Amino acid sequence: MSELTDLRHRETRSHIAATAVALFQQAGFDETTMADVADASGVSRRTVYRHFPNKQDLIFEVPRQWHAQFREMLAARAEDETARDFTRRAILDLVAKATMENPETVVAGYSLVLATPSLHGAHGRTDAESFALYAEALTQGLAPDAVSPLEVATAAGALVGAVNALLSVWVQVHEQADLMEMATAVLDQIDSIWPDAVR
Amino acid sequence: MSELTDLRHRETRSHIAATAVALFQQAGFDETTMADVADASGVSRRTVYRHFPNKQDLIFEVPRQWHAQFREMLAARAEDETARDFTRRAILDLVAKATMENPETVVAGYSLVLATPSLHGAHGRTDAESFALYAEALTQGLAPDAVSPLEVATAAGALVGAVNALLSVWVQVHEQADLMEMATAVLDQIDSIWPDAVR
DNA sequence: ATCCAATATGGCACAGAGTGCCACCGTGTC
DNA sequence: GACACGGTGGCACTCTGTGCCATATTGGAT
Repeated sequence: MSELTDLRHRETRSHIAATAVALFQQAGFDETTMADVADASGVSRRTVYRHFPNKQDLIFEVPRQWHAQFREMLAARAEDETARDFTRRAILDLVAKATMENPETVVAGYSLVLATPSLHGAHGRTDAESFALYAEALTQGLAPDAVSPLEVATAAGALVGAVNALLSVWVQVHEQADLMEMATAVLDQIDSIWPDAVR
Repeated sequence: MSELTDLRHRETRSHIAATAVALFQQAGFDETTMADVADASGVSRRTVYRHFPNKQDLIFEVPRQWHAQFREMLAARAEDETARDFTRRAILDLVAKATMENPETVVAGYSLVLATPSLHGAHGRTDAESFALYAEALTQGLAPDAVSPLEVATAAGALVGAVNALLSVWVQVHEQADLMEMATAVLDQIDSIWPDAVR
């Protein structure tokens, strides 16, 4: 019951999400209603809400995956790797995966978010999640007073902003530019934000 | 008609905003309906929507003021002041004003935003506005190819994240800490993000 | 094969956000 | 006093999001 049903559950979920994103790209996010998504997906409106708590979350699957993978990597982090090295490695890793697997999906989704004011909100929630993850990575395994909360918050916040900047520039020039190269450049530019305790 | 009526308009507007914030702090943002706000303000629900496009904007007056003042300062910026110096000065200036004039309002408002998930969205929109302003300050008066878009975006994004971090830490410790001191520390920590062309 | 329990789904009704439309009213103008 | 105009109130409507209950499907137990 938890093998097959769970598989179906995830299939239904991704089917709805894919249908929704296609509709959003075609007619616009605000112009597409949840009833439209339900009809096009062949399910009821109520079922859509069972898989996704709200309309915005239909197009935030990618960052959700990133967060999940980042969390996994954080749990498997080696003792002797500093927070700064780990975070750099994790971000470059996730960026590399995105480039190889489904760059078009990422570009299309992020472009839609940037072009739709009513989605900036949900984007803000994603940022808050990223911020919390980075802050956790920064303080993991450290004594509570090894680094000041303000330093941690500043580094984590700057990192969130820098990654957002990277993506927003990339989706505009992704035909001509190499994402990995850009990611490295961004991380180098902000490298001095890391407190000494995590280097 | 445009002297007195305009004054009344702004009075009504600020009256509604003040009433709304008080209700939100007392009963919570999600628990307070627009009908509640309208009743407590002595106007109709329709009128509230004439002054504020949506519920969220009722509590984002402070960042709106900051953006307006930043824009003014940017327009009056001296030729020989670098973007980095200007931005530091502008941020410290706005922080100083907030500390002197109405720190309680800022703390209360920002705490409410942080504690209310349904407001993180509108916060994201504020971030997008900040990002655009910082990016404009960075490129103002520069030749188009003097600095790469990625460098500008990274610096602006990191700045947005750092200022958010500053505020979020401050509202938690504002009894014991000096905001100006913290702001200076944050700006110093991220000082190396500025591209050479704007220093 | 049959029954049972768990779960996914559909349908319905409802509260609240946000909007378009029209009527009303107070204020300044001629 | 007639008139135009902008702010306001009221009404009706769409859409989001949720609670509740009935139904169907599936996996497991006897």
